[in-house]
Amino acid sequence: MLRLSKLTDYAVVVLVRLDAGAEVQTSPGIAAAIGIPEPTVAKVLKCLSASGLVTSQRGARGGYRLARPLEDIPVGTVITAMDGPITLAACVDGSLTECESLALCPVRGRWDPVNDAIQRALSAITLADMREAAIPAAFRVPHTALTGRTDVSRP
Amino acid sequence: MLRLSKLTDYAVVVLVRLDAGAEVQTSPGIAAAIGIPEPTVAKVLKCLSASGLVTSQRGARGGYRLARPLEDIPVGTVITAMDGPITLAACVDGSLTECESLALCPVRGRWDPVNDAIQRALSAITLADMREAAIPAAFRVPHTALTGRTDVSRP
DNA sequence: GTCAATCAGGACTGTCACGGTCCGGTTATC
DNA sequence: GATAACCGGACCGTGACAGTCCTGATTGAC
Repeated sequence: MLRLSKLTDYAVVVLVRLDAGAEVQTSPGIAAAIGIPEPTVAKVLKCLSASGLVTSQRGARGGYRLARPLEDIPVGTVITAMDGPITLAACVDGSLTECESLALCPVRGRWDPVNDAIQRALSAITLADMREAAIPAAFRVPHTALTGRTDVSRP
Repeated sequence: MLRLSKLTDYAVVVLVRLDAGAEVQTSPGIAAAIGIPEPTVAKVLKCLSASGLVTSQRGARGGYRLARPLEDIPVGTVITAMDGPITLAACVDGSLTECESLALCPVRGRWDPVNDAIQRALSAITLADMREAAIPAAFRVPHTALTGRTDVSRP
């Protein structure tokens, strides 16, 4: 799968939304705007706040705002903020769990170049890239007739 | 996490072992050599066989052998064989599950460049790279004194 | 021809992380 | 003081995964 968590997916959507809307936005407001349950959005925002990607303002009239422009937020940073450090295999540096077959494992530590390559790839793409390339939903064409699925796809 | 499954990790170890040992190797033999339970190794081998990465020989004196040299096996191929297609988010091309908030999601499909970047990174590294860089366990130095962990790390 | 070794393809189960929800508390504004 | 919003947990159901086991099919040796 190599699938990242849903929360990370939400985080990107939330961050893009924070960039698009008003200066300070509340978690209920964001939730309504992007169609994700409010508690979940709150969880994402708390996580992003802890990582310093957004700043929070407590109390009435409070809310969240971007700590820095989307141009300065690589995708890898968001993934790290939500899912923890990016480590493909269990037996890489920084991993908590130990490889059980230390003496036998012939590729121990050899995931490092793979990890590095992925890290580089994820650092090269910022949220601004994802936002700018995003196509407004209204402009997308469902081609259910072609695929038989209730899908919305890109050209 | 962005962590790949243990089975994928095992698959790399198994493939490297297939390259190192005799022409045809049985799953119990491989299991003993790399220190992984035999049923698990068998599961991995069956999966690799289904993907055409290894060829199987049934019956007595049977076993498995590499279908092609490690130089021709990118890491991405192994991951795809074990974990299925590499798709970071749920709402990318080829994904089975549909994004729930079609009309609202502002970054729908925008994971594609990220996926492409990762795909490229994983295609550029072959198992031969991982094998050749592998350091024999005996030559690695535990630096428990430094980290306080019973770890074995790389220079 | 018989037997043993081996792969093939399931079904099954326990564990664990994740997604999602809820609650009490704190802080700031009106 | 009332209200609105964030904060920091705890909680739980679901689902995927790792690992095991079983029954067949196939092949080679004796």
